[in-house]
Amino acid sequence: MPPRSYVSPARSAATAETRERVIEAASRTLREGESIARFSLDTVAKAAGVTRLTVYNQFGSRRGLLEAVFDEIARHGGLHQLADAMTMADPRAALDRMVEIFCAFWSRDSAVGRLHDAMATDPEFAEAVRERNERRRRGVTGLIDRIAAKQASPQARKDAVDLIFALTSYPTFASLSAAGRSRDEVCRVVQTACHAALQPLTLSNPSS
Amino acid sequence: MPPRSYVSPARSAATAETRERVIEAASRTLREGESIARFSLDTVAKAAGVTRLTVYNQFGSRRGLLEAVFDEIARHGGLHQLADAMTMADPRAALDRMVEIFCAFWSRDSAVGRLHDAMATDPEFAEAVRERNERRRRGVTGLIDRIAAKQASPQARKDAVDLIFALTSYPTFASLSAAGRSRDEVCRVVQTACHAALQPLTLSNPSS
DNA sequence: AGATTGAATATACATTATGTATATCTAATT
DNA sequence: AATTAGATATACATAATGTATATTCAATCT
Repeated sequence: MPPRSYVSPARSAATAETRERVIEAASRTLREGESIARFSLDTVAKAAGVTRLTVYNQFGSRRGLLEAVFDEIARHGGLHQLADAMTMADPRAALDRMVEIFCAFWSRDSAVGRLHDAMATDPEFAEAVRERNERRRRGVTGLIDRIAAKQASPQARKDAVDLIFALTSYPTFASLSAAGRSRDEVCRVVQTACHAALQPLTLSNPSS
Repeated sequence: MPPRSYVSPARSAATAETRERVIEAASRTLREGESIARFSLDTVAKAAGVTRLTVYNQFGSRRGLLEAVFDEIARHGGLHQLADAMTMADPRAALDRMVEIFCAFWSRDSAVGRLHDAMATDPEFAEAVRERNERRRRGVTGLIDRIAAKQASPQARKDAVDLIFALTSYPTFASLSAAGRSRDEVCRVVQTACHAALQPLTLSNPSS
């Protein structure tokens, strides 16, 4: 006799609520903790009012939980505004807006810093985060293609893309923030640096 | 009766040799390992042909060993050339040279990447590395002071210093390298970006 | 109403690390 | 010959991830 399986609205809702509570507890723990080293599933489970095994049930592993937290932060981090930014008529203005959006994203929730720390100890999680960052790279590439003069070399374009990609990364944001800047001040510095990175693409004489 | 203590040349030499062997084994393990997570004192001790307790005897802790490895790499990483670079007549040429020296340093031994990963899980080790990086910041600050026009605002100077500090950091080097560049190509990109960062310091009209 | 299902729990265990404590061994030195 | 310091042997405490098994309990199906 085949087992009769069913879907339960009330059950699913309860499960989803548990998931949310655990993710919330995890990001809070990341935010308030001193270091990713102290981030344990035990702590998270207790903070969420569930058992450690429930965390495993829901997320499979520590890595699974971290990925879920990252995605949750991304969902509420304002990255959806990128779509609008990319369709702006002026690609330079779009780039400025993109920098704004990412500075806001990196600064919104300090848990993202801890998640970047987690990349150091978990190569597969690092890969997952890098994949999510590829969207940013594609965005930059698209803008550079619109900004670059026709005679700009592929190498010059690649240089600009990679440099701007690095300038808009979390580590750069963190480094500039650590030097005692507000989010808006960091944003301004990064924007200026990105403008400078565009220079070689528009000069009519690209002789080095 | 007070214990009669003594220094032993042969003993000291043997100890120093042990220390060196452990540090060598540790940096090799860092270089060859996939992740800092797999870096354990057990592994290092076995690779060095000593006991784990000997490592504790010599370095006190995992952190102590990591710091010793970092210092060893720094000692042989060519950073001593910085002294000459800083005394160059042309501060812009000095900055170019500085970028060269650091690109060489970051790329010389892949263990430095793993040591930067270790910063994520050990706040005190991170602090120790940051202190060692402060030398780079001071170098940049000195050069900027020589390059900046008199009318350049303190804010513009600080912007340039912090940006160049970020551009010459390991994370930036790693990001540009990951995009498929040789050490020299990364060096060229960083140098160009640093030149651009100097622009606002020399324009006679620094109106924002 | 009674059987069944699935999420959450309880309990236990294996494994891997760091770090501490104590006693012993051994070669260098007095 | 006694002593000293570095290295070792052995044991233990603690914390963390991950797996396994059985159980509780409310929601759902027949």
